[in-house]
Amino acid sequence: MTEPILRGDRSAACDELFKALSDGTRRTILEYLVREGEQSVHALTAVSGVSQPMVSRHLGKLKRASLVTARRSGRETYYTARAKGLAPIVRWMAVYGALWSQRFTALEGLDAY
Amino acid sequence: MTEPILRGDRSAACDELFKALSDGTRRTILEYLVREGEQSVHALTAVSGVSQPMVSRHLGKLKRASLVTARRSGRETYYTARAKGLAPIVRWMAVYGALWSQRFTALEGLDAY
DNA sequence: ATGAACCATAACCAATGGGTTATGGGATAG
DNA sequence: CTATCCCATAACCCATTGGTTATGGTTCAT
Repeated sequence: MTEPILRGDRSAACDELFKALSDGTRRTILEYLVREGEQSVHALTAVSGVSQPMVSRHLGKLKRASLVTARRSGRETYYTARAKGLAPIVRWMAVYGALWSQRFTALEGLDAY
Repeated sequence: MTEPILRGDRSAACDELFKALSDGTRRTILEYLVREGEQSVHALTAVSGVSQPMVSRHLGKLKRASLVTARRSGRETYYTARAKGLAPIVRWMAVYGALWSQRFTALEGLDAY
């Protein structure tokens, strides 16, 4: 097709992150890790509503997106939510939230900015 | 499988949003709309690097995610970025960012919170 | 040494998704 | 009226993905 004149992306990290967060099960797992702290795959399986292999794969994607870290201890693997993981999309939203704010002066009660 | 004991999600809006933002082309289009304001499909096609039907479909998904609005005028359809669209995930990140901040006191220079 | 527990990977399936070209319909220009 | 432009939808292709069950490798307990 036509040339991609606009190349405003350049951020593969955001791709990874948004894709990782776009699945409900994955968000559920991540939220649980954030709230309850480090958990084994076993514990997460009991809580996530899907099979253990699926939990492992979800954790793999979260890890590739730098949203969790893994620590192996004996036969168990403990996963922990990684605070800095959200940074790229926080930054992305800061940039475009700011542009939005500039353009539309009436934000109609959009808080959290 | 086991029962989904943890039901911390309940937010289909975040699903829609994260999924919409997880594609680079879609973010490119959205960023362009944010920066340049209302644009026709024609203009977006010239700039996005993909075919016109694909632009239409991407815009459809952005619209379903409430990230853009459409205004038809004659034979052209003008799309506009919708400021409030990001609100649900801003809120989501505020909640889990806050929990994260509580749990890990050392944020290691994560700004934008 | 055996067996059980925990985890990861493989093999497979149905569904979704990004991409294309082709088509059709409404609005505008000549 | 006809041709053209703009957009959306359809039909199709291939890659990815969420899910499953089956398997294999470690580690722990007995």
